[in-house]
Amino acid sequence: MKPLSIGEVAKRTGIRTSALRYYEEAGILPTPARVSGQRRYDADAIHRIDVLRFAQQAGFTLEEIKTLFNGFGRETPLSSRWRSLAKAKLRELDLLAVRVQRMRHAIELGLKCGCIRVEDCTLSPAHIPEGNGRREKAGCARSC
Amino acid sequence: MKPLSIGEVAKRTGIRTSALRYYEEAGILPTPARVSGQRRYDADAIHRIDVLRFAQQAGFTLEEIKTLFNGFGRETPLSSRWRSLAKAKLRELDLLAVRVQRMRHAIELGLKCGCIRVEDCTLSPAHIPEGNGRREKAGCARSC
DNA sequence: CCTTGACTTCAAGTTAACTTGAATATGTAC
DNA sequence: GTACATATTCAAGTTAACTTGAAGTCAAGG
Repeated sequence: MKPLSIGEVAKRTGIRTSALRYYEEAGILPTPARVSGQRRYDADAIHRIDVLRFAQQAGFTLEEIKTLFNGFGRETPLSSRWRSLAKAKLRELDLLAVRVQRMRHAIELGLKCGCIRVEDCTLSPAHIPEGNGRREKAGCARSC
Repeated sequence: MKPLSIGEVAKRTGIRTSALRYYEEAGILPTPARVSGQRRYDADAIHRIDVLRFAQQAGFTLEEIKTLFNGFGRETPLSSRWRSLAKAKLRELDLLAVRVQRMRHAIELGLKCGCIRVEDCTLSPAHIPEGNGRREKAGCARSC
């Protein structure tokens, strides 16, 4: 397979050229070969982009994917980097799932409120036990 | 109950003073009474803040909450504004739940990959059928 | 009178993951 | 050779929901 231009890669992977350049700039993808200044992507590069996309759709942040690709020192095999990140991500996903159920419950509770004015509303945060207050990043996956 | 200062409301509701001012600025909360320039919140105002917090924890965006409080024209009772938003939000939550399960599945698939280098990895986006490409805001709740 | 603490406004910064725009260069078709 | 598509870099903009910082006001305590 011939090396592809950035536009062809974009068509094939569904990732915009601006995003591809951004990943490169951010150190997530290696800088591809150049032909008179223009990027040329070979099969390996494209495969790496596919894996990136897979990981991203599975809920990993770009920072995590960068770690997956480059981190942990050069000797660690990919599969064990995967395991390390994936286990943490699974825990996060489980927390998110619980949260979603709580939210569902809260909304169904809200649907039962027949109030006319805000002042008459019987809802209050006491009814939805989310534990602590604001600003918890935990339990929250990407692309949200 | 005496009117409370913004700091006291913050303590009581767990919402920072900066956030309270922000909500007011954004037109989500009404401007409270003032005593020599300083905000004083009465019981109604505090109740409204509680409802705001409830809705927010249930996954509504501030924009939706603003609509809930002010939108729909003055005549529509709160309960029917609720229903309208809540039903849409429930659908969103269900989509999110499905997505979370797909993500779980993808990650478990990733855990099975025994690859050493990225190039050997057998994963690709084909294995995780997320439907279309990027940038779908749907199925995604707040505070993520 | 002076300090301390809580309050005020307003502008600008934060985070993630990109996108958009401007100015310029290169490749392809006719 | 002349368009026109596509490429390049770089800086700045986008979104949501706030936070942070600067500079100033105000009341109470010692």
